[in-house]
Parts: sequence; structure tokens; C-alpha cells
Amino acid sequence: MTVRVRYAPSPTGYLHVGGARTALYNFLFARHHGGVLILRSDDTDQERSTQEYYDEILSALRWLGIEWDEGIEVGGPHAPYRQSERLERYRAAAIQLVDGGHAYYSFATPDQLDEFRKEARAAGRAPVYDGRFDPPLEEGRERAATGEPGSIRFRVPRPGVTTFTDVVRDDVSFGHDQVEDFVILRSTGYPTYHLASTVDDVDFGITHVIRGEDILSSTPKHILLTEALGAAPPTYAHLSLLMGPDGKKLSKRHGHTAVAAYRDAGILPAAMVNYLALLGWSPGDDETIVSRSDMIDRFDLDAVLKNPAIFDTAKLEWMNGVYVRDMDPGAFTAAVLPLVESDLGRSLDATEREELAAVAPLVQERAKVLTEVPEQVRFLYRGEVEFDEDSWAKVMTKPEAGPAIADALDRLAGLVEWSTSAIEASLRAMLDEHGLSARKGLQPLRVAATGSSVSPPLFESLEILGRERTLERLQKALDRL
RNA sequence: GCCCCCAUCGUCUAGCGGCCUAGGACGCUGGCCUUUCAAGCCGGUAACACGGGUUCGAAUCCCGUUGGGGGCGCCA
Repeated sequence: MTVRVRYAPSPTGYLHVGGARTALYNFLFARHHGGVLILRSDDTDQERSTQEYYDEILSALRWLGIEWDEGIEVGGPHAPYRQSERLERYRAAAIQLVDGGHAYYSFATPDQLDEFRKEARAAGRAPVYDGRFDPPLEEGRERAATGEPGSIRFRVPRPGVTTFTDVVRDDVSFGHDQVEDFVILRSTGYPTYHLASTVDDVDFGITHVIRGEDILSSTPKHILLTEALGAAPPTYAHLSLLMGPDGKKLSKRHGHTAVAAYRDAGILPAAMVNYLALLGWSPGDDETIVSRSDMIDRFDLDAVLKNPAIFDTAKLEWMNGVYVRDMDPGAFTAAVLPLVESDLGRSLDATEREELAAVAPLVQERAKVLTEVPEQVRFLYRGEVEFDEDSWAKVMTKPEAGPAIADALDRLAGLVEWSTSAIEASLRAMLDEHGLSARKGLQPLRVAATGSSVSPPLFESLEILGRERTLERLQKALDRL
């Protein structure tokens, strides 16, 4: 039997890292088993669903390289894949369930329900509604026919218990005294998540439902529904949730949770995928950097951990650095160009682009995230050097600063050939002349030429800067001393 | 309150009864390298939550406690 899995986000918010991991595990599982990944939009909440979030989620998924085989945008044999376009199907299913004796019309009011639940809680019982305020089926049907507003609830068999084997959690069971007669069709005629999701999983032939642990306790409802619909339940796998650094559920107050925020912060999609994959799964050996194809080869659900993982940005950034250094230099330059341009507020001309291509490899081996690159190459594109005051105070106040710069200015002015090696040779001669260590003698030049005590390697930087600008800057620093 | 789930270094994890005086990675940290910063290399720090069992033997199995997480909606 072909594996068919789905990722079914609700367009009521951005794609956050937890959702991305769920999507990724579905993707890896499908690829590993040569199955099909379906992307569905669970947008039955008309109030909170928006087109913006829908677009945003899709773009984040694509950015991560999580490709789906069937579903929204790409179509497939079960189209449409947006639940908002399948409303009739859910209504029909609800009616079918009523006719089959699995569901009934409910007119219980919010106040009644509130009071009932409050009392149950106070009495130490689970606040589980069992239909006690609702009329017998036939009477309910008649009242509904007259247009009286009401919902349809699933009738949970009681007493009873639902037991299932979760691939990551093993055997789990819930007594039906914990499962209420849940609404499947709202009084607005819209289906609830439970109905829509279950009907779709059945209709689309989903074999494995891989989702967050937050819906573990709703699973009995889905199993009961599936069976009432006359189908066999899929295999379930509930993934533990992602936590913030304080061990609490990951949320906005922990910083960025949206995948897009990491993209904007200069994280590479491959690094994000690698990092996310290892949050709750391990290939089983000491590998930390795992290629996408390796993940696909080795991923399986029974190796997924049950315990919740903390999302740790430090490790993500370290991993990103590994991926950055591994990039093709041309790709790195291309990736960084728009960032540099936006930092400068203008585009680079042809010459400047060449300069960028020249420094790029130097900063590439130093960068953790793409967004830190602009400030490292900024010195090339500002006509006037802006001296970083801390750097100036630390370096230029030393006695060797003046003589070193003055002498370097002299030597560099007379250089026949302007190349990294010639520059290095002449500056080393300068160091010898003054008996200065490279550390002491070169820092003033670095600050003079780049404005900062931290920069890409000096000799290369000067070569790229060019003789004219180098001399100008050294002179300017000298004047300021 | 009730139900469910979980528990190895600060963090991600290896470990599926003896190979564990618990391994790797991030972080932190000492050193080397070095023109700054990184990178790289070498070293260090640090964990089986606790208490009972089972067993010749337990990080690994069972029970309890504690701690953490999730759920209990006409949200998903």
C-alpha cells in the first residue's frame, strides 16, 4: 500500500518552526517510503483564516524545499484541497452520520454548556458534555427542519474506551468519559476541524497521520468518526512539541517563531531543515550535519523521540555557519548581494559587484548568518570611512599607530604592483623597520582602511580597496591622529 | 480539578539488560594557529530526576513520587 501523508496547516497564522518540523517529518516519511505528501488547507475557521497567511505558509514551505505531490496549488485526484471549497461534502457527511445514528441535533445553549462544565469541574469530574440537554433524534430532526438554529454533535458511545497504537508513543488509550459529544457541524453550517479533517483523511486515502502532540487527546474523536464513516483509521504518529529556552511551550515571547523570520535573519533553508530534522529525530549515529538525501534514506517514525525538544538558536546558527561555508562562492555572492544593496540603500554598479565577488570568499568563511555580511563589506562602498569610535580608542591611541600608518602610506604609494602579495611584502618590511609585531603594527592600518578593528584579512582587503582609496584613507586617519 | 503524554550533560542527542569508569554535537572554557575577527586543531567542564522493586547484573524492564508538557470550545 502506498504511503499517503498530509500536512494540513490552518491559515490562521504564520508557519512557525514547530509546524515546519511537522511538515518536514511528513515530507521525509513520504519520500523515504516512496509515498505521497499531500498539502491541504484546513481553513474551516472563516473568521481567522486569511489569504495572507495562506500565501505566507506556502512560501515558507517552498523556501524550505518541502515539496508536496498533491494538494493545494498543484492539484490532484481529490481536488479541491482547500476545506473551504469542500463544505458540501462535510454537510453531507454530517447528515450521513445523523442518519446512521452516530450523530444528533443539538440545541444546548452556550450558557447551559458553561454551567454544566463548571459544575462538572467543581465536582472533580471531566467537563464532558454527553447530550443530556438535547432532544431525541427525531424531535431534533424536526426542530432543525423548522429552521431552529442548532449544531450536530457526534454521539460518543458510552461507556467505552478508545485504544490505539501511536507509532511514536506506543499504546495510548482514552476512556470515553473523557471524550465529549463533540460538535461536528456548527450552527453556521460550517464543519468543525474534527469533521473536516477526518472526512478528508478518509476521502484522500491518508495512511499515516503525522501531527503535533497537541491533538493527541482528540485522536479518539477522529478514530470514532472514521469508523462511523465506515472506514479504517489511519496509523497515527504524534510528535512532541517544541519548547522555548525556558522549557515552556515555544511562543512569541521567546523571540522568533516564524520560519520567515529566520529566513530574514540570514538562515539558509538547508540549515534550517537539518536543524529541525534533528529536533526529535536522530539518524542513530554521531552525525550532526545530514544532507537531505541522507535524511530521506534514514528517516523513519519509529526513531522519532517522544520527549519534547527545546529550540536552541545557538546551535541553529552554528549549523548555519557550516552550511554558509559550504556554499559555492558564486552562490554566496549572489545570496548576499541584495542584502548589501539594501544595507547601502542603493544598487551596486558593475565594478562594485566585482569587488563584492572578490571579498565574498573572505567573509564567507567567517559568517554565521547571511545578514552579518553587509557590515563586514561596508567599508568598500562608503566613500568616506566611518571610524568606529571604540576601535579608534582601542587602537589609534597607541604610540605605534602614527608611525606605522605614515610609513605604510609611503611604502604603499611607491608600490609598483598593487597585489595582495606585494602589499603584504611591503607592509611586513614596514613592521621589521619599526620592530613591530604584526598584531601591533597592522591594527592601526586596519582601522584606518576599514574604520574598524574587525575586518576581513587586511592585505586582501587593501588590494580590493585599490591604491587610491587606501592611500586616501591612511592619510585621513593620519590627519585625525 | 479531570484525562493523556514525557523524563540521559545548560541544550540537541547516542544508548534499546552486561560493550557505560555513559559516547557525539552545540554552548561555555583552557591552549595552539594567527594581521583583527572567524574558521581549524588539541584539551577541559557537565547528565542517567528521586524512591522502591525485577534480575547474577539496570541509564536500559515494572511501580510510585516529583518535575515538565499537552488536552478538557460551535479554535485548529
